[in-house]
Amino acid sequence: MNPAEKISDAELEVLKILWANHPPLSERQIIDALNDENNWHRATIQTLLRRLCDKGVVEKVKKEIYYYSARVTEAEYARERTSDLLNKVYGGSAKNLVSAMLGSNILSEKDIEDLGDYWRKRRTEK
Amino acid sequence: MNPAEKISDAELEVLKILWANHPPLSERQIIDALNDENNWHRATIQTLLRRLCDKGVVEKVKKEIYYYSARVTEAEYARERTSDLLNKVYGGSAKNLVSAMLGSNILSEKDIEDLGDYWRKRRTEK
DNA sequence: ATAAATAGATTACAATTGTAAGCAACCAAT
DNA sequence: ATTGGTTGCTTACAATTGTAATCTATTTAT
Repeated sequence: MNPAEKISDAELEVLKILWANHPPLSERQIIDALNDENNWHRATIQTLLRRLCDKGVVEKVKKEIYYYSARVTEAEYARERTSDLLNKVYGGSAKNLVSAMLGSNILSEKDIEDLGDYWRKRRTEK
Repeated sequence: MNPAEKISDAELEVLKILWANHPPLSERQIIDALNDENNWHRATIQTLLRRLCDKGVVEKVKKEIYYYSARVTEAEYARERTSDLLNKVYGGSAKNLVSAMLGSNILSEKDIEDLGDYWRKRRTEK
C-alpha cells in the first residue's frame, strides 16, 4: 500500500478516472471517459489497468463483466506524492516548500490571497 | 531547459552534490561526496553524469581534467517539481496542497507552528 | 621502468514505462 | 450461419532507468 512513486504518469490518468467516478467502472466506461481527453487505444488502457492491478492499487471484480475500482484514495496518493516532494526536493522543510511557492510564479495573486484567508480562518478556528 | 519530470531519482542525487558544492567538481570529488551516503560504483556515477550532460542539465568543462557543474539551479528544479505536483495531483489548487499537508501527518506540530509564524511575518512585511 | 591508481569512454543488461497489435470467445443483428 | 462489435488475454517493442563491467590512456609512486 505504498503507492506514490511507483505509479506512472499514464497510470495516474487512469486512476483519476476511477477516483472521479465513484462506482466501479467497466473497461468500456473507462475507455470512454479517457477518450474525452486522451486518445489511447483500448489495448493501451487494458495494459495500464493490468499494471495498476498488478501493483495492487486497483482491483477488478467480476459481475458478468469486470468492474474496476481504486484501492487507494486520491488523498492517500496525494499525501505520498507530497511527502516525497517535501523530502526529496525540500529536505523535509514545509516552510521551504511554501516559501518557494510564494517566491516563484507558481501561484497567482489570487492563489496567495486564498491561502492567506485559509490560514487566518484556520487560526481563528483553533 | 525544462528539467523536472525528466531527471530520474538517481540522477537527482548527483545533481544535489553539484548544488551543494558550488565550484565545479571533478569526477573524483563527486564520487567521494556520494560515497558518504550512497555506495555507487564509479561506473554508475559516470553513467549518471553522462546522462545528465546529455539532458543538458549538467555541463562538463575540461581543465586538465573534467569538472562538472549544474546548469539548472536547485530552485528552478524545485519550482518545476512543485508546479508539476500542483497540477497533476492537486488540480492546480495551492490551497488544496496546503490543506492536504495540514490535514495529513506530513507535517509535525512544529512544522505547522513555523509555517504560521512565516505566514504572519510575511503579512506584516507586506 | 614497472606496478598501481586515475580518468575517460564504451558497452551491457534487467526492470519499468508508453504505446500498441492481435487472437479467442461470445452476443447481436442481418 | 455469417458478420460485426465487445470482452478478456497475451505478446511486442522502443525508450528510460538502475546498476555496473571493462578497456584504454595517463599519471604517480616505488
